[in-house]
Amino acid sequence: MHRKPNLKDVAELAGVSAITVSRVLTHPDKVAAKSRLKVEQAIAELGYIRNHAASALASSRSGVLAVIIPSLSNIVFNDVLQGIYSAVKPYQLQVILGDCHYSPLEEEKLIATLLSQAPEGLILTGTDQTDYARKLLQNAGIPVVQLMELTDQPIDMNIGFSHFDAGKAMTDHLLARGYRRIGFLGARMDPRTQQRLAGFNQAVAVWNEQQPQPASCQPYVVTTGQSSSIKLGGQLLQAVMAESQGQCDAVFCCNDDLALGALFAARKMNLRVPADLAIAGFNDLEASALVDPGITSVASPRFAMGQQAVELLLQKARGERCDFAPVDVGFSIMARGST
Amino acid sequence: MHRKPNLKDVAELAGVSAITVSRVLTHPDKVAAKSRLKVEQAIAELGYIRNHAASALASSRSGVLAVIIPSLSNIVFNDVLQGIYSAVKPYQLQVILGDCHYSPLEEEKLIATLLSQAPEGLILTGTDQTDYARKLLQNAGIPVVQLMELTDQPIDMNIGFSHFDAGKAMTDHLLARGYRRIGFLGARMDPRTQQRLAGFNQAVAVWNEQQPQPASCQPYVVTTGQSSSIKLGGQLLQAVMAESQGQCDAVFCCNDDLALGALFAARKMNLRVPADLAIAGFNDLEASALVDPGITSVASPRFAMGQQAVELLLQKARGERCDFAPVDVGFSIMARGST
DNA sequence: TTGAAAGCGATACCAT
DNA sequence: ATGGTATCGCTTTCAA
Repeated sequence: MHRKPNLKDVAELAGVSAITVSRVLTHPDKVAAKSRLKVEQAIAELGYIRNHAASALASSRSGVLAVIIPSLSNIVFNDVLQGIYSAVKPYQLQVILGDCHYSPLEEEKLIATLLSQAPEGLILTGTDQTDYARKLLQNAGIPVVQLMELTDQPIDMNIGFSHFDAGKAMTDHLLARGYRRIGFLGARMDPRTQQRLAGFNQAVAVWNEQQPQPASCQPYVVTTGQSSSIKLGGQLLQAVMAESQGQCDAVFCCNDDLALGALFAARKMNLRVPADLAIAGFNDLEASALVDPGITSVASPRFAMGQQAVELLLQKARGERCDFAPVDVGFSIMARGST
Repeated sequence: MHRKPNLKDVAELAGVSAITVSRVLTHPDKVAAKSRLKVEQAIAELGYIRNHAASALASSRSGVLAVIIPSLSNIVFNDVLQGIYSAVKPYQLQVILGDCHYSPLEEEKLIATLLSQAPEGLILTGTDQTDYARKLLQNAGIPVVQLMELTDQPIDMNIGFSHFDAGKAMTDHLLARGYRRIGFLGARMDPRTQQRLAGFNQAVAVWNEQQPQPASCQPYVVTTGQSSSIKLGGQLLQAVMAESQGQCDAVFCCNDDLALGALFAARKMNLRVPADLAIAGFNDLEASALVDPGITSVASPRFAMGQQAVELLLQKARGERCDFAPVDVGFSIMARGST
């Protein structure tokens, strides 16, 4: 049994120098067709695979893109990831992925770990990094994208939309539909969920300021730190019904999982949707459009956000541009039967 | 602006040699407390981060685990991934993830790419790798796990369950419940789905052989190469109803997405479930237990499979064991209201 | 178009 | 417990 072949082995077999083999691997067009052919044959014959560590060390280009998401189990980040992977495909880039479980501290550790791979760029979710993490990133001198939400003080680049505005818009939608005893069902309560809740509160406050007394809106907020699930949606619906003594006529769920759970539970409680209870969600999952009634939800271009993050990152890494204003990708209210 | 600090810089600042710094990073207990402290201070002061490429090159340990899944969008693989990530956590390992889009050829390319990182192990989904991919893996000399399904000729290690048996078991369940005009709804038709279909066909064949004429079962198979979705489940239900001229009294969907779609569509078609139509699925997603009626499905320990894959891989990499028989993790039929 | 030599930054091995 | 030195495999730089 022989050791793994290296560049030199290939070079010897092909009768050229090591550097020529290297060139065949990276700039095939800078090598004479004849040499290239010999090299390619030698590579195939030996089953040669280039040593990435050595290559990265010598070239100080790692070919790695680091990505940190808050949760592997939340489909939302899956969509973003797919966008990232699809955008990365044409380039010679490996994605290394970290899951920080919604914890800024875990995220900080992950950043330190991932930076040791000298990634060419880093994509983060959200904007609530620790101070130390921000410092690490600034020192790292690589392009960084904060994804999903917008901030006034981005570390570097920023792509997302306003969860506050989206929460407000959905609440306005419910108010416009005539609902006046609106529950907010929140789980996990990560920063984006909190923004949605803030938007909800703001919408209700503005409404109550502008409307005469009899039209005023009564909000019921039920939140939990537990991670979101369909089942939890049903439980939160029961909680809000208890808290409102059955008066609640609409619920704005901080995501579609909860909304689906609320819908299923409402059926079991013999509540007609939307006659007795309106249900709104967030994220516009496939199921939301297909249940009966369809669940009104907030859609955002998650796949595209992932793609764009990669594109911007690479543009910056190549030095093509450096003036990157925050990108607001917007959102839209998908009004359906549930409201 | 100065270049990134390296080991030597830290060593000089701490007044020790480079190798001592290296030891602090890898075997802190093999260094005198006094030196260690100085080194740790120097590291913090410089914001030093170890260069992974150099480390990997010198030690020929990459600290990388490669994983290939057929699809990022299928929650099923998400569960597996979570298992993998959770198991990897205590070790100093980075996961690099590839998505081969259910294509053995893409998988082959990915394997070649990922092998260049000299991963310490590789986790694959399924057992239908190309010949060349198998050769690559054999030459690579690293532990490999084929996950999700079982095979007689594993490349190396194998963890999964029999999709044939599961498909057969579910069909037997439907037969036992008295359904005799059973549709099979299949999408994507990847190898595991095909196994489930084979199990279905076998169950029906055995039944028809053993039962007297009047009790015989009429199967209706409707499949498509399209990727699975909830919406498609509804379309396939319509297709099987057309094909069976409305005679179909049960459908076995190759996964729960289709089953949910079939359920939603059945409602819109005014079919009562299970009185008019029974619906069975596969994978036991959360929603399946919570819709009304609950969808009968096949559960398997996906998270645990991911975990176990990592554990076995590491055991083998450390040379602790080498006699790894295929691991059958089994499955179970979750009988619910839909059947 | 090709090659020779000099690193890249860390670790293994062998001394001390 | 600590350090000197060779080395990992590739790419950069410069020269031919």
